[in-house]
Amino acid sequence: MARKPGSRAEITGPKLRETALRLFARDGYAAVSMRQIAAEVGVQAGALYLYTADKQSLLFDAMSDHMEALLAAWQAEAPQGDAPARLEHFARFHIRFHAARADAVFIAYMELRNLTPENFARIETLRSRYEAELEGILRAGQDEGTLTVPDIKLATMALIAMLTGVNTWFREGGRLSRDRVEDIYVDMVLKAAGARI
Amino acid sequence: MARKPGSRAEITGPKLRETALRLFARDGYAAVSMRQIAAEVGVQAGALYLYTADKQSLLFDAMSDHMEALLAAWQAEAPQGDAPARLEHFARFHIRFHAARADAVFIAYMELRNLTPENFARIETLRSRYEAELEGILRAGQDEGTLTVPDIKLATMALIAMLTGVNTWFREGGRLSRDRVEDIYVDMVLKAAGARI
DNA sequence: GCTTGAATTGAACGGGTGTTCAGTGAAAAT
DNA sequence: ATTTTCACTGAACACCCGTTCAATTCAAGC
Repeated sequence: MARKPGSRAEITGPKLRETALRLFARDGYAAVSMRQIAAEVGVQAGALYLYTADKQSLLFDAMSDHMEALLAAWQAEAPQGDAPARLEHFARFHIRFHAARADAVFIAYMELRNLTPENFARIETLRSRYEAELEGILRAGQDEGTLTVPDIKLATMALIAMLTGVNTWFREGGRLSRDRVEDIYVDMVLKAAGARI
Repeated sequence: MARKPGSRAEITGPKLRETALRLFARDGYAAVSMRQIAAEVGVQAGALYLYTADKQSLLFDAMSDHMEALLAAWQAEAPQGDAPARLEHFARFHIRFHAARADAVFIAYMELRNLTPENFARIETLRSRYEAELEGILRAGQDEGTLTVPDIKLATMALIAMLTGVNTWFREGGRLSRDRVEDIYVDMVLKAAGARI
């Protein structure tokens, strides 16, 4: 019966992924060495290769896991109602999900260029699948006559940029609660998309 | 009579700054070596140190020059009129200026963490001075009653994120001209800020 | 044509990089 | 109690890093 990896030092596996995520977010992929990660995990560098193929995989897995979790979480919400209601739901979901995973979000936006071309393409596919969800809402609103955007593609990019920007400054315990931030952004998002408020 | 630096190979000075900017934008500060920069300039690595104190200065100067140019260009426009008119002006200026300097913008947003703490603080000062310009317009609009934003600080961050996001996808010669992109974003920005359109 | 002086080279410095792998030692299985 | 298993170490590999500086080279001034 095979012992599970890590039964000796009880350190690796998920801990490696968490540590890599944290260090990549704090110092950047290129600036973090395998030896640094190993030291934080409490192990020598060579031991990491029992749990990851290479450094690139640590980055790709972090980004891939994040994007898959994002898509799965949104699918699970599957909001009903007219386009403005679904747009509000999307905005709240986006802010909530991203605020809870600041490190992964930061990596997903900052470390794209450190992916190999194949890995980059895979992440981009996931990202555009998520953007298509917002695009679908805007298109539905346009068709229903409940939303008015000057250009669906550009409005998609504009609203995603606006919502993702929250992560650059939002910190729990600041001037505004996350709920209040959501309210404020929902207001601006709906107005920008030409909803009747 | 001192010869000007570079009279031998006629290569360095501004060419070094341009090359560093281009490579930093393409591959990231940490991934670009002084030897690579030197090779692109057509010189050995040691020679770069006649034109820059160190690698960090190349990054800081690029970001600092960009931010100073941004502020100076905006001061030079000094738009008149009511807040919605000035907001439209700001949106067009921001898109135009940033589209013309994609590399510098990319670096200014991606390489902040590779600055030393002192250099980071200096860049942040410049950045917040620029944000204060937009904030002033929104505040004026609120006072005039020509704009309605739920929170001036958050609206500032939201609109800047939205406008800066243009740089992630806009390419000259794409589906929409830069003028058309400006029009579309102005529409969304004014709506988001509660202008009567 | 010679001297001067600085722009540039190229080697060296001390250190870091991702990754591999023979060897070790302790826990699990018998 | 012994054997087996395998997580882990630590040294090595080949290479790259930013930076310095004595030596070289070449254009300008005389």
